[in-house]
Amino acid sequence: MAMRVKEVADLVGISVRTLHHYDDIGLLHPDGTTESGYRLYSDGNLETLQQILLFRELGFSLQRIKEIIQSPSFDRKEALILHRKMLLEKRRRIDQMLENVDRTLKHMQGEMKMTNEERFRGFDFSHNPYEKEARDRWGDEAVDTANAKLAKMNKTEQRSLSEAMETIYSRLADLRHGSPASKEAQAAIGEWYAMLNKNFGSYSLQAFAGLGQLYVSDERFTENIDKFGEGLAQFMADAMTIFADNSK
Amino acid sequence: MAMRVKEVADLVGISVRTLHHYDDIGLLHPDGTTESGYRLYSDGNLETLQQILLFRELGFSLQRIKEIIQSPSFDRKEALILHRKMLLEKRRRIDQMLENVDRTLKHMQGEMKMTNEERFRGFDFSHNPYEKEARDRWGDEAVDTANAKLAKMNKTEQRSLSEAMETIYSRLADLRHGSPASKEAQAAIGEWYAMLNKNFGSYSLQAFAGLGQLYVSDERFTENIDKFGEGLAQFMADAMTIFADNSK
DNA sequence: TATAGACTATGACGCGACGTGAGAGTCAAT
DNA sequence: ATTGACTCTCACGTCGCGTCATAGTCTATA
Repeated sequence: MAMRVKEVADLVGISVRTLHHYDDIGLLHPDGTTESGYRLYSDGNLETLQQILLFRELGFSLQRIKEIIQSPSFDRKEALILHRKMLLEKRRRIDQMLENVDRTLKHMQGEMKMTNEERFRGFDFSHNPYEKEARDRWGDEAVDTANAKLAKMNKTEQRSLSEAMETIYSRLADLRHGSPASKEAQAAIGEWYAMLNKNFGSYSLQAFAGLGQLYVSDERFTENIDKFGEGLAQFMADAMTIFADNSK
Repeated sequence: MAMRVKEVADLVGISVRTLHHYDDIGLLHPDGTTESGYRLYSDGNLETLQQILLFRELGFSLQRIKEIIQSPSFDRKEALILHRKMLLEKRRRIDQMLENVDRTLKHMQGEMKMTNEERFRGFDFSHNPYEKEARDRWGDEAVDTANAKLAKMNKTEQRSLSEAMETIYSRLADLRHGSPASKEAQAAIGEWYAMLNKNFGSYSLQAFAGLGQLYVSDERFTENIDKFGEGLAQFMADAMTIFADNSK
């Protein structure tokens, strides 16, 4: 009848420590103890435990569960509906992060493609030398998502995008020995910002500035971008930060 | 040029405490300090901070961010793709919880409808006296979701479901003075389990047992179920626990 | 020039749900 | 009597800060 910790733990698939913890916080006190201090769980304790685990599976906090199981007048249905809202909100936040991640990945893909050695014979966005490697390592889904927008463009759009990017790169490369705060540099960065937003998804100014730092902090990007001119990556990063600060 | 904590904090929209924390954990040490110990952040520090906030927005841990920004050879793109997987996994877990919550809500709705005083003139599942109140309090979406499956049933299906539920309730009510472990009781509970799975979504045995406890721990359910016979809720809860334990 | 007010510093607890030892006692079987 | 499986009670670590508490610094005004 009365079970000890390990029996209970094995029966319901939790750890002994968890039972100790539930005892500590007053969520589930065993009905009895042996003279030597061993916890003894009754059938009633087991039933309460089942309730606890049900709500735990649903994502409730132990505090909430405690309130719920200790009061028969507590409206479980209302609690569930409120809890549901919380879960939806959590999911929304994760979706937000996923969107931002995807945006940044797309941006990186575009960047890599743009600055490859193929650039002097026109960019072919439907072929990416990094892609096979990427597919092998991370599976198709991630790569597909990252490529989705680029892949949907036709040849004409691709060429016009690559030309636009190249134009801005070249302009910035020419300006890179001046100040990143100059009117010309800031204008070019403004176009850069507009171009990214149009083609890769919209960035907050904060994120835009962070992106600039990414150019200089990752040697792969630095290397690629600097093909347009030594020190261009650093120059762009500085200009992007200034742009972000001035635009608000 | 060199900014103090509050200036930086206000500029990028974080708290002073956060800057202290980043200093503490070695994520962002300011380049300088005044003689009295005030932190002084350089432009370079600001740029690093922008990077940090970019990755923080994407949901990276501060530890990961630290690794990332401290090594130019760290592959940010790879990190992003791995991170993306983590986010997807997190979302999957939340979706799982949402499904369980919805299932349980549907079950509660059905329970409430079943055991209302209308039961002697046939159940009308398209009308629920609790529903208006529910809509007022929690908005339409939650209620709609909870009702979705029931609402889609036609009159014939509804009547057959209500009859099935009533039959099982009555059988269990007749058995309630015997043992919840008896063959007859367990058979009836088995049908109950099958019926729930068919009409409200599938439950794990664990969850099924937890559900039984819900009948007795929430006085609304106890009251409603006991309309079929005093003590029926408790009897069902016991029988469901036994059923779950024996079925694995 | 004294004081108020805005800012800065360090230190330390708290949160949530346990995991992971450490050190020590209990119990049944060999 | 020993072994091995089990039990107990501390107590620290996790993660990203929020929130005091206490104390020092700097500037502008009465």
